[in-house]
Amino acid sequence: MIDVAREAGVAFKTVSRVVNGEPVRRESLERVDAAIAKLGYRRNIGAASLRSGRSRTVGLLVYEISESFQLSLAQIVEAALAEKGYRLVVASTMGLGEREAEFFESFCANNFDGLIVLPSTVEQSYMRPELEAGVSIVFVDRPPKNLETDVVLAENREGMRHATEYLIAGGHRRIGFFSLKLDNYTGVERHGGYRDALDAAAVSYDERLVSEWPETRQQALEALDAMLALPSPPTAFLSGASPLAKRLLWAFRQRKITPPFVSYDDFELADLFEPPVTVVSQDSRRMGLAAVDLLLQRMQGDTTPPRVVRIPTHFIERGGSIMPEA
Amino acid sequence: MIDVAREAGVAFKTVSRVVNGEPVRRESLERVDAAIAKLGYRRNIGAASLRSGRSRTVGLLVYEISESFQLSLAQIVEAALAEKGYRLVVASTMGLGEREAEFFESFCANNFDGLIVLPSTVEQSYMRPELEAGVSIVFVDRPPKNLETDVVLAENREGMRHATEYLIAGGHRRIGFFSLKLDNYTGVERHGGYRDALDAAAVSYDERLVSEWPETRQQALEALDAMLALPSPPTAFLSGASPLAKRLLWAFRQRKITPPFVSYDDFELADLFEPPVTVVSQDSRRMGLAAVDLLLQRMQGDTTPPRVVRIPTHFIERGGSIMPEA
DNA sequence: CTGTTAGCGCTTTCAG
DNA sequence: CTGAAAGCGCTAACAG
Repeated sequence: MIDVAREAGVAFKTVSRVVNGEPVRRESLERVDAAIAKLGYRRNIGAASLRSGRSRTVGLLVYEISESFQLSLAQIVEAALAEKGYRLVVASTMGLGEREAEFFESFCANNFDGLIVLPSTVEQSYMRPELEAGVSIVFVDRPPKNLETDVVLAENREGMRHATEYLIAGGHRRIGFFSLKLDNYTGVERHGGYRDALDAAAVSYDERLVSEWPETRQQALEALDAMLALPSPPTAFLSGASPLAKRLLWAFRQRKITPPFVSYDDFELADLFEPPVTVVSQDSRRMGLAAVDLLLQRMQGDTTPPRVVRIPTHFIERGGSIMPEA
Repeated sequence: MIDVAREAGVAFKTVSRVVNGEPVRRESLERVDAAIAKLGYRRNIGAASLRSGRSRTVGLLVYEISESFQLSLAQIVEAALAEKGYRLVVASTMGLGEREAEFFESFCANNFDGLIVLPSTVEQSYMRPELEAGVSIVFVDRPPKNLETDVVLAENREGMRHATEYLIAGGHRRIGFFSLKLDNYTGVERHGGYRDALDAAAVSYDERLVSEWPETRQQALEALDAMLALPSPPTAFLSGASPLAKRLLWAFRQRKITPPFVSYDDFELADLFEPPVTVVSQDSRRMGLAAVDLLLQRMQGDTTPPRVVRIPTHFIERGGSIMPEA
């Protein structure tokens, strides 16, 4: 920067002003721009943020970037922040809860201005010191545990209830439910929606029809077999999340069946299966924009109490019979 | 750091040594550790890198993180670097070539120690100043244009030739090829492999059987229809990359056909189609490890001439008839 | 609008 | 093994 200043014949502070788009005399600006171009100068963001305390960078912490919803959210958040002049750095814990804290540390050590978190199922009280020290944090998808922050949620319960009602309307009374783990918000809510719909239709809840998070294709198949071996087996199936849907589609295929099936979460190629997969889709656009909106407000010093924003889901009916197979 | 030093009763330089794992007296170490824990001190990485010039951070620039190969590569690279004490920051241009330079700027401004690039199809001479200034850069998937760096490549040509030979062995003489754009390395190589196999089997090359990068499902369908309307239509199909495979599978479905089909690039759920999709799979593990290996050598000051590493592909036969339908 | 001075938090260098 | 001093590249605060 000193070199540029010398080249342009101005003080190095003037160079700083030019680089930051602050007002300078027209002539200085041109001279500085020319010097920058000539010397191939590039501003060191690290040094700038060291001094100013701000980095114009936001972190996004997701637990599985390969899930269609989370990837889409990341893209939307990135675009929305770019528009406001912020960079986004994305980190994915790949389902390993213990990495969440690790990334959080790393984000803090890089003094990011804000953080958007899609939490895995661990608790987040370790974030409290930073939160109280003024770091802006917004949660998405699931609320924090042992922490108070803004949070953007999908209408998990409504969405799952709607999916269940759809199958019930098709005449099903025995509906197998492949659930997320019930130790976290989304798992509990979606399971709750399933149960709500059963209750409303006076269909009795049978826990033998619920499989909690089979972790592999093989486990999903075993759970499916167990349900099919019941005296009164399910005639339709629900999945609580896209990874489950993929395992279950594999299991259906092993058994050469194509029962009526609806999944929470859309996923790529869901429409290309035979029959295509009807889904409850989360609105990643609205959720992402809401999260950015809340975050920017906090970063601008808003200290009102934490808010909860709920975004409705969309039911995407892709055809395929919903009638029992006979 | 000064606070910690005061708390521990040592010079603040000693704290720095502890934080960096440099040798200190046992007693000092314990006192400093205790003070760090008590004060909740966290080292500011930005400041450290400002002074030292190193950031222990590597950037990974991909063009489409949602592609199975690139995501897998990112995970492998991250793990391999983590083992050596480096962080990885991933940026995806989402297929927008112009964003490549933008991210590169951003990486430089954050003085990263190294960079792994999966280039989109633009040219990279803009990286030359940094490369010559000693920034370590390794290319993966495609070689740089107008630049000399280490590069890790898959055996694109061999892989595509093998896939083509497989269909020829099934008796096919008319094979529709959905190709990447021919303005880039992978596009040209894979097309070359297709052509090599045809030539070796004395099958004439017909450019009406080649569709260059239909960008949407609809365009893929139009290209498919055009081929099917030929006097001598194709009896089998090849895709040069997974996005093409997905569009083409949709098009097959529209026309209610399931012709013999092989795609370059594996993708999630490829095995769940009916029939399952046979693929040429790139070895993301070996390619990722090779890239990290080359990069670390460069970062340690290796200035030998740039190297090219080629990694074989795997042919994953998933069944489904390869015989002509009639 | 421009320049000067101080200092962000850390590592480097070099002297003890 | 430890400490003091200098300074990485930049912006804040203020004076001109």
